[in-house]
Amino acid sequence: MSKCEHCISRQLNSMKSLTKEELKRVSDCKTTKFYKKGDIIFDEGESLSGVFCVRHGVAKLTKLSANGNDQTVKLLGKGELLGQRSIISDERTNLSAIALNDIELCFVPKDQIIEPLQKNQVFSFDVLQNLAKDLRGAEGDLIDMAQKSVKQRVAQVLIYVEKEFGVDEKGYLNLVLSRDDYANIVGTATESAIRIISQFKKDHLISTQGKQIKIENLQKLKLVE
Amino acid sequence: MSKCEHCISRQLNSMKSLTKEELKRVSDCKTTKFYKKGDIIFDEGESLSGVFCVRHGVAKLTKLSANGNDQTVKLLGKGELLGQRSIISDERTNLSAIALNDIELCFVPKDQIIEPLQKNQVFSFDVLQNLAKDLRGAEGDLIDMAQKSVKQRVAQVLIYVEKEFGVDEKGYLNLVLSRDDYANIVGTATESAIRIISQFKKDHLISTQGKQIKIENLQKLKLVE
DNA sequence: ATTAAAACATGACAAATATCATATTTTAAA
DNA sequence: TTTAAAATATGATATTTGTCATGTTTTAAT
Repeated sequence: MSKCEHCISRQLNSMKSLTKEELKRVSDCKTTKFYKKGDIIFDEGESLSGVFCVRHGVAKLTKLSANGNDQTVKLLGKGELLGQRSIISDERTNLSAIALNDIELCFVPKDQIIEPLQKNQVFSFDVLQNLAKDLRGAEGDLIDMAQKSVKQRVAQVLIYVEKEFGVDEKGYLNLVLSRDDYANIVGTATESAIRIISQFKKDHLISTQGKQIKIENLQKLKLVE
Repeated sequence: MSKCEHCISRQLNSMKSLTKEELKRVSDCKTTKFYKKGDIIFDEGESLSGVFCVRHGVAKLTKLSANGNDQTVKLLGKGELLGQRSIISDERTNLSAIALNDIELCFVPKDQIIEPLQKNQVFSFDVLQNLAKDLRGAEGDLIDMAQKSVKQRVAQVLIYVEKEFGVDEKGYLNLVLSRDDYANIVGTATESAIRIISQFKKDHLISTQGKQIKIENLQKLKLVE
């Protein structure tokens, strides 16, 4: 079985600040889990017994709103942690985690995180900085949601997906999302997302090949109103 | 001069987890600052040299969006900390803090926070839990912004203000905000906020006396669509 | 290869919200 | 107290976004 060091050496998350012994313990007791596209990793209201670390693939954190819509809060790629916050605040998770494509996760039991958190200053400060960064991001998203048009938000997500998850050799976004996924991220109706993406195609800001999307004009996409 | 213990004894924030010596040091070096309604406590892009703790009054954290609108991210009352995140992540603040009424703040220099953060496990874990809570709150606000109508958000803010800052002997909200303030919080146009609040009056969900607002029917206000 | 289901597309219309204009009221300063 | 400025109110209208209906295309299973 592969060791945590492989992930950690890439400096992917705060676990890099664990001591060698702590890391070995994590590595020894972690389990690897596989999920298929669309699978639920955990569901709102569940009590998590540990933290998941994305080894391969992409997951989303979502919440079902009162009117039955799914709102996606965050996309998580390689090296990012799922369930961190629930473990820290010792509460049930208020979000669901769903696989956006076939995904491989490492599961690390709660104790292996909590103990270093209470004993290893470097680690806990690092986690603190991570949470601070997440908080800044969430506030930024809130402001965008309040101040930008749906069209601007769709453009922004396309740009984000290109930057965060990259493109293949032909320039298509590596992360393939449905129009419905996009709608849930920007907080709009599926039809609106479809219409906007169609318009982007007509305006040659993007091109598509089936479900694949390629950004053709990043500059103009950034200037969408 | 008053001591920190007075604030801390009310268990208002993570500073309660400082050791006696740490707390004494904070208490000794802190300074008290006064701001008048509308004053800028700090501005976007500033580099903060410490953390502010609200002793009396209410402040808001806001960001100026590209289209020139102010978006209010959070209201902060007694015992809450301003600038915490910028100090932790050692970045310039991306938000402005503005006094919503006459306000008294304690200013604690950076070092007095950073040092305990790196040495006192109990304190740093407590701050961690606070940030986790803030993050959950920010995600909740994001979802509300995406999924609820402007009317629902206005109703929600009124309820929040009553709960968080209380009412006077006649039942009027202690925190007096302008319609424009409400608009900035819910992310809408001032006229829309005015219209919605007027409608709430007509529907007897609230009543007003000048700028003062009293919630008359909390149940119905919660059920606004 | 065939076919059913899912995803995508698009028109027509409705609803929510923004914008602009113009009064009226309230607040705070002189 | 008077008065100018700010805040609130409201109508008319434009724009954005959502909803419903109905096709078409794509995907994936048989």
